[in-house]
Amino acid sequence: MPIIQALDRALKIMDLFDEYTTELKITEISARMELHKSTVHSLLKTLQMHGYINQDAETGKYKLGLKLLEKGQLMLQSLDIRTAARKHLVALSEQTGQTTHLVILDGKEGVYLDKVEGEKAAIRYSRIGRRISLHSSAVGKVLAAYRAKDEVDSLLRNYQFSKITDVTITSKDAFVNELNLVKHQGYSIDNEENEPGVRCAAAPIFEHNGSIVAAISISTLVSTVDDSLFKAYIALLQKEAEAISLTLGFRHVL
Amino acid sequence: MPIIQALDRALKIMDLFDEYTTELKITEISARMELHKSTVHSLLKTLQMHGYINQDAETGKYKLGLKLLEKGQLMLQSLDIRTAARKHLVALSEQTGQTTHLVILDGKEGVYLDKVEGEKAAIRYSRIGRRISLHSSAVGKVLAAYRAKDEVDSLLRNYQFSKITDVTITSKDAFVNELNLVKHQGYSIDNEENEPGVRCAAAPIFEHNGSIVAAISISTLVSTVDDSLFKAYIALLQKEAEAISLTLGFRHVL
DNA sequence: GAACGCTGTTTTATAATATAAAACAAATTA
DNA sequence: TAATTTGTTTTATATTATAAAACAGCGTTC
Repeated sequence: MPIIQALDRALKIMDLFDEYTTELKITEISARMELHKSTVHSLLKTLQMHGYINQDAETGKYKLGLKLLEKGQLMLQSLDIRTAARKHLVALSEQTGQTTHLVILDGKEGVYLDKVEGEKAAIRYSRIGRRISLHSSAVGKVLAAYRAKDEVDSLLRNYQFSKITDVTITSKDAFVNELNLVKHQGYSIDNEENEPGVRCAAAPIFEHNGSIVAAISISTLVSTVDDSLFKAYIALLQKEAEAISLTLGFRHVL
Repeated sequence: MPIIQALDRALKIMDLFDEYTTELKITEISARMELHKSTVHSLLKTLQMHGYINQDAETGKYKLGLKLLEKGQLMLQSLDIRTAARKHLVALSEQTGQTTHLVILDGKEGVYLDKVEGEKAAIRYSRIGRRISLHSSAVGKVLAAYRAKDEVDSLLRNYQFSKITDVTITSKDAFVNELNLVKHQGYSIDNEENEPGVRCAAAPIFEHNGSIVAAISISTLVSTVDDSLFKAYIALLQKEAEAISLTLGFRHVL
């Protein structure tokens, strides 16, 4: 695959910014990229011209620009699944007071496409655009479980089962067993496996051809939602997931 | 300002996608960019490698990628004003049932940073990341009105007063008069000037040093909100705007 | 207040890359 | 079935990106 070096470098510069690093100066970027500061300057000025990067007038430091917001939202709106799922996430959140999410698979991770915050459960981890590991989350388990066998094998090749909380699944065998359970019962759960104090359930969304396209979840605080209430929420979740699948043209109800 | 041509071209390719054009094939991009298809191929593959562009496995067409969503949300979360304003927009929307927005100035346009949809007023135009003209919108008028004199002059130099609805302001003099009125009364209104059937009011948000940093607005449907209710909403709007300014360290209440 | 250090920006020679022409394989269309 | 179009790959070379050097400005230290 051909790589355009200058473009590759510019995109890597943009990767230097994260939630803890919101601004950088040229010399810092130059050091991290191991590029001459005049090279970095040229790349930054081109990104700035297009609005992907901004330079603070007072400090001279660079930050991510509004064009990313524009393009990101444009990208989001082009996703039918997000439009189709939105009102169901809102309904489920209002019915239960909990926080609901829509997630898709990208590579070997999930990505949050939507989040509706419930007044009863402020969930900190999830955020639109953020990535979520497959093995530690309900949405991740669902997204993996319903993949074709060869796709699951490919996902698990060299997969890193990092320990996130004390109860995170950390072995491949345990994860495969969990996926079989998910497939059997039609939904998944992560019980504080990704975030202490948070229990989530997720259900699959299928498209017209029967393949999984996304997962929706409901997230609750362990301290406020007991087992029987949680089970009732799962039923509601599955109902909304099915409704979304039907609007996408899915016709097989298992 | 030095421009890196390959980067410039790649970013222009990304600009080819909009709300009506969500996917393109290489030959289409090649034609629009007037570049050889093997040049376009190299640029696309580099963008794809970083996740900014995706190629549909079935059709071979290219689309905007999830990296834009990730970076866009990262950018949004780095904005203090968005964090500071959020709960006030939610409160105002819940109190009134209407749709509320947060907008900042970028160049000669506003950009929506937040939107809270009210159950009583589904507003179609606004969307996070979208741009809004200054002369036709309440938020735009406020963002312009509170700028320093020289900044207003610069904004208006070569400004295009396009007619958007039958009642849009289309002359510079009328707009300047409007900005003076806004400054005088402390809020602005667009009465179907940007979107037929929609009336909005906006109020300024100031930061600690007294300069304007953003505007918040409340949008209503003309058919459901009469004049006296609208006036009551303006008072609530100004109250929330002032509260946000105070949290940002602003100390002068006019 | 002067000197020093660091920063961001500009200029330009040239090493290195991006570009497009040609070719190829695959898919689509007539 | 043949022709056309598409996406991908290879590679010669025209063109650009790169970094060294220099400059201006700002902040810090003495």
